[in-house]
Amino acid sequence: MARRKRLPRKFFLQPDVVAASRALLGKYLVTAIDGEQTAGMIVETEAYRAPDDKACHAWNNRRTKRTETLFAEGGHAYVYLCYGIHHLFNVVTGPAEVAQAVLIRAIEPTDNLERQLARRGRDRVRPQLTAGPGVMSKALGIRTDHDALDLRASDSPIWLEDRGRVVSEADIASGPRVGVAYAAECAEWPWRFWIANSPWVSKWKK
DNA sequence: CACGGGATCGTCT
DNA sequence: GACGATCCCGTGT
Repeated sequence: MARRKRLPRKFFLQPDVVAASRALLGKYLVTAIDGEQTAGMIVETEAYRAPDDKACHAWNNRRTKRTETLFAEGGHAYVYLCYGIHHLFNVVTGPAEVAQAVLIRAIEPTDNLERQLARRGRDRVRPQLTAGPGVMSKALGIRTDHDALDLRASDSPIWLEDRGRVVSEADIASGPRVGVAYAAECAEWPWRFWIANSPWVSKWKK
């Protein structure tokens, strides 16, 4: 059994959200929600940051009730509702007052597959179980009421672990982020990262 | 397998 | 009142 260690505070405080997005690949996202512990290894991420990134909700350092969480200290969860249906989970990184976060887009499910299947209403473990930010959150039980949660707190129902999986730079592929065509020149920035050759990465049409 | 459209609601204008 | 950092299902091939 690989050693399990929660990510240290300094991990979340690293100033470069792009580096953090790469570093989160291979880490484990664990939830203890509704009396069930579930988890998976992160295989796909995207970086968002203010003030220069137009695809970021806090672009130009815009502060609203919703974006306030993005200005929290690294280590908090930013969860918001997308298309009125999907709960998208992000890890806020960097120092307080600097709005940036990593969207977790897909995991390779590892712990308690039965519960993850039940939450998704499926009966077979396939990539579409957790490939995509909305379905991943659903499989892990993450909801918008977990927004602003401190992932570093010992009693947090959501946390991140290092289980010893090593992801080398050569194992990381990158490309434009999904669904941000409206963000002008920022749409082309290669801020989506995934573990090359992983079947658990989301597939989306160009 | 590709495509098209509907679902559904918080947020900001 | 418009629009998403999406997903699923139906249709046609």
